[in-house]
Amino acid sequence: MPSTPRPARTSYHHGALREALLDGARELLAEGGADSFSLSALARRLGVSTAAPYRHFADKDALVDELCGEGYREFGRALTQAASSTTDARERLDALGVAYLRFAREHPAVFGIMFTDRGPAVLASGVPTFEVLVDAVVAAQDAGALPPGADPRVLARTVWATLHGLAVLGRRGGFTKLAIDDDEARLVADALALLTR
Amino acid sequence: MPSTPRPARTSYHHGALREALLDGARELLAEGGADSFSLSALARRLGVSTAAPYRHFADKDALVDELCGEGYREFGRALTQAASSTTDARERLDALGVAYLRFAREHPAVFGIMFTDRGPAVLASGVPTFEVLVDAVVAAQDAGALPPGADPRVLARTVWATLHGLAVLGRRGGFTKLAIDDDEARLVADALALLTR
DNA sequence: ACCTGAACACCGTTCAAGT
DNA sequence: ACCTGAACACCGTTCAAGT
Repeated sequence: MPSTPRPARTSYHHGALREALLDGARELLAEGGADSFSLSALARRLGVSTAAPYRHFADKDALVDELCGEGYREFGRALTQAASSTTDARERLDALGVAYLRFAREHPAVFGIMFTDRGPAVLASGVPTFEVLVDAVVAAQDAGALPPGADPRVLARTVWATLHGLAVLGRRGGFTKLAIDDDEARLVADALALLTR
Repeated sequence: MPSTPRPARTSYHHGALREALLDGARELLAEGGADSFSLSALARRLGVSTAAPYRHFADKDALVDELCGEGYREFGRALTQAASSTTDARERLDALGVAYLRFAREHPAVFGIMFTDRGPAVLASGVPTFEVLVDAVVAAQDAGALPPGADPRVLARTVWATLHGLAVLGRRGGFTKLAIDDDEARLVADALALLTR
């Protein structure tokens, strides 16, 4: 569901091919996963030639990188919103954790692409997202829920790693096989209970 | 470097194509990563026709699944060996963590494949690996390093998620951009210091 | 039983040519 | 400036045919 309605293809020129490519790519990604996504299938769906995308993106990786950037921005918004949902510093960590796992569940293909080996440009996009966690850790330290003497970036790294591990391992039923497949809220609560005090 | 020397191709039949395919696949994977690995390139390298692999594997996924299974077995051996390296239950957790991150660093392509969406058969192969962690958690509980009342499987899940997150995020310099890129021992020590007491 | 040769549908990418 | 048509090298996979 594109945010802006695509104008119907009236003539030789598409008119808004760049946006249509990104919209269509998101749809294909959501439908068939990262593997089944091809530039050819995308062009076919949009009714343009297979060479047309190359007027708007240098190659397939450039389009995927753009999708990753969008993903990071939306991920950051979801985390920021979760962080502002409560004034309690300890509860805020839980809210961030649940938002982290929910994003991974609701956008599995984009999440998978965001965290598989992509260029350094994509990695840099992830830093602002991380800062939300650092801020929450500092607040939790002030509230006495995390060791006050420790480097907040080191603490945030550990919290981030834990949440990310839960998201990745839980994504495709990694915990189901172990008969310890709880819902997201409990997954996060159990993990953060061990990390905080 | 295959464990058994490949006999030279003397005639029409290869003789040990199945093993040669697995050895060559490991090599290609280590050289160019998971993306650049193709069955055609593998057949070319071994000097057989592009159809030859299909006498030994149903399709490309079957070969990759086999590689994942081998990866899990070697991963399990590395963790088991690390666990037996010390009698101190608390130190054992650190040893497991370092072994976890080292495996991810030394076998990046196989590690990546093991934990990306593969079939349920591959997922089941990961369970024995997890049991090593559960045993170490129980010992740590007895030693007072982890809450004695908690379900060891839930604790192990959290420890697993944390180590996995560190491995995944740290793999391609995920922490470098945050200026908190420490060595593996410190990464693990900082994280487990927060999890244990 | 194991492998080849040739073919099919599908990729990503390029480039001259069209509008 | 933006898109097409046709081409290239490369995939995964199949199948009749060879040894």
